Amino acid sequence: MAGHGAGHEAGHRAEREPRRRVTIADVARHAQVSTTAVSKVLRNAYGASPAMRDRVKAAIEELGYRPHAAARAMRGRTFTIGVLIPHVRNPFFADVLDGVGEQLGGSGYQAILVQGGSTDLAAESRAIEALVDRQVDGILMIAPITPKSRLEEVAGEMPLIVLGRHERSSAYDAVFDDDDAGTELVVRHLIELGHRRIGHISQRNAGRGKPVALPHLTRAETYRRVMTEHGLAGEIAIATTSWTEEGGYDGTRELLARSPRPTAIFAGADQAAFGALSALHEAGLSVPDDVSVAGYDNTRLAAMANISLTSVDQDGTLMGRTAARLLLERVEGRTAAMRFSVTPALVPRLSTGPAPGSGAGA
Amino acid sequence: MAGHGAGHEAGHRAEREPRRRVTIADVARHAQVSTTAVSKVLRNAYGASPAMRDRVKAAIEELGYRPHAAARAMRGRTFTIGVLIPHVRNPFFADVLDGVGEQLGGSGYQAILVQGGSTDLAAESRAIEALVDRQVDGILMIAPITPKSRLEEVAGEMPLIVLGRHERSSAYDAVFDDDDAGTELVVRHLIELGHRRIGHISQRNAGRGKPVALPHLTRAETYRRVMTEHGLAGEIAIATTSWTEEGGYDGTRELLARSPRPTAIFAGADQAAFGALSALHEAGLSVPDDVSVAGYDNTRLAAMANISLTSVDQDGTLMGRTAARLLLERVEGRTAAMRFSVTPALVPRLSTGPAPGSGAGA
DNA sequence: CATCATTTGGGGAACGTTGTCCACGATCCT
DNA sequence: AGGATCGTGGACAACGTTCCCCAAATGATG
Repeated sequence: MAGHGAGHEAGHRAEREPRRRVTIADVARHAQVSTTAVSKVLRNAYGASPAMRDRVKAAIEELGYRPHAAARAMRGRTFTIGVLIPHVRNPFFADVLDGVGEQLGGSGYQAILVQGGSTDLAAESRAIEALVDRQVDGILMIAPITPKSRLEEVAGEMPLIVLGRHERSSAYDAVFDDDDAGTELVVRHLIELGHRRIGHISQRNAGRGKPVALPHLTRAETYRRVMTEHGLAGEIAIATTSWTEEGGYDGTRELLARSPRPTAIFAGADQAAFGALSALHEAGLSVPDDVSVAGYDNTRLAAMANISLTSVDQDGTLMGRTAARLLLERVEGRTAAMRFSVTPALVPRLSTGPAPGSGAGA
Repeated sequence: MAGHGAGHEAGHRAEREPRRRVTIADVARHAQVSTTAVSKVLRNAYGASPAMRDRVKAAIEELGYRPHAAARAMRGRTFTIGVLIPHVRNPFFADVLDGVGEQLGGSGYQAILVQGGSTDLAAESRAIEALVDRQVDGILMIAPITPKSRLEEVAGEMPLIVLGRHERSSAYDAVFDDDDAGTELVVRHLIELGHRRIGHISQRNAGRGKPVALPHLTRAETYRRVMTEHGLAGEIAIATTSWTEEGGYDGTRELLARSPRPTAIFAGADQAAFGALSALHEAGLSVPDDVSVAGYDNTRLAAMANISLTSVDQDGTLMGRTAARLLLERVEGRTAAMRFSVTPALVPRLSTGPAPGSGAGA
């Protein structure tokens, strides 16, 4: 049956697989000019008269020519930028990608994404190599776990922007959230509501060496600092799991096992906060009456009325847009390193309230 | 300051930008063989003695050689497969990608993703072209909105798998969920709980021409059919928005405006169901006592205790794994078209319950 | 020991672009 | 009028692979 159908079609509409692509040479022949001329028109290069430009453009249009990216890669630009993303499951990254898309819109550059695998350093390395081997014009890495030395190596080969890490490097640009400020906002918010036993859910460091400067480090550190500054050093309680629903769930159960249990939980990311809400619900505790919960990232879901999660907004779209802009600048030739930091804002919602038994109230 | 630092480093560690990549020729020189020999070893091709293989492999190791994908693309394989994804925000796609990643794991193939833009046909076309122009070895399209004729054109140029569409084509393979069965499960579930006024949230068709066979069509159609079969043709109420939180929210408000209002809402996707829950909460209605809500996709969040959304599970990971396997088979030479359909299962949770005033109960 | 088959290794022409260099003719300045 | 300058277009050598050939060496067969 399949054989019959296929055979028929093969005979009928010449289904010969290798129907060659239209190349620059075809265009040149059709427009009666040299391939060089066509290339010049394509690149808007110097040395082509308006008359010739029109002729070539017409031929391109007629033949439906599209440049062959792989061939371009052998010489000049690819007009491709590579984006390394830890995992597509995190909705915050979707915001970032929206920003990247916006900025790249009319630029003629195309973004290709590869998944790095969040916590698996080997997988991330392979993903980075894949990008480098594919000769992209520049790379944007979102929260990579790769050591700084390797990042600088990559930056030596092609323009690089790192989003979400705090280290300072002269080899690449950095775009990040002021996690210190953001964390201070949430923790103070909870303290002002009268909470003293405030737990925190953090993330495990990837790899074995010195941990890289990812947001979870800053957030945990600032949490410690603010607690200490308010005389709550003794109440510090950190559950180190992962910033996923499961991680938030497990971390919350770990924190609830303490006695007395915390009256507030600051999850380092909204995704973990969702898991926390679920664990609290399961434990029969009410939010925020028994336990307050705050997240970070202000994802779309946090704003839903039935969730109404207090969170910290860090404008991922702006970060993505900026990162893309910086990368294009680098591709166009800038070499001086730049750093861009967005200022976060607290978005109080219904998941946080006065500590049980405290006088503070809305 | 930047000038000083940069200047210093430049002098110190020879920061000359174009530090050439190691090529096949370098390896050949180092191993004292021809480039042909190296290429043979790389491709496991015939015509190389074990001794030579070892020598070349050692040289590759020593020099840290990695093949240059762009150069490869000019001749043979790229060892890259392209994945078109409507938008990374939908968590169901994350499951699919997990499956793709699993299957591609040790295969030597690398997946690159491009975002199509969900609802914007022009954007999706550009994304597809980007993949074709980059000479990937095969393409996996997830729920594309592009017309079938164009898909067949692409399939003429390279192996293609389409995930999530129901049309039959001899040019490409299809992997999809049995949406008809899944929808029947939910709608019957609601009817068995005593509901009669069951609203449905569907998605707008993209583009102007004949709509393509995407899941929302089947789901809406089956919803209609099952309602009619149970004598509820008069109760059919469809809000056509989009399968996002916002879409679910708007659609629910639209459905609630009817009088009498529905006692159950079947959202065509979990994301829309989340929006529905939010809208109901805002309207002061309780779930499931006043209104039951069911989704589709069984995303991670649906299982969280505080959400507990009844949904239809359609093993996205299996779909992704299968799609990747089929694509590799095609890349390796298979030409006969295949179709693979996964059977969905109902996952009842707390968001659905007996219709108010009905005798049915748990 | 001559002949033929098989194994082993390499030469070199693609693949589709880019960009440097050169030639030609027209225009401009003294 | 003679030289310099400029604007226009093309020839051609890369870029890093693959793979079709062919040559030489080796082994098998009569």
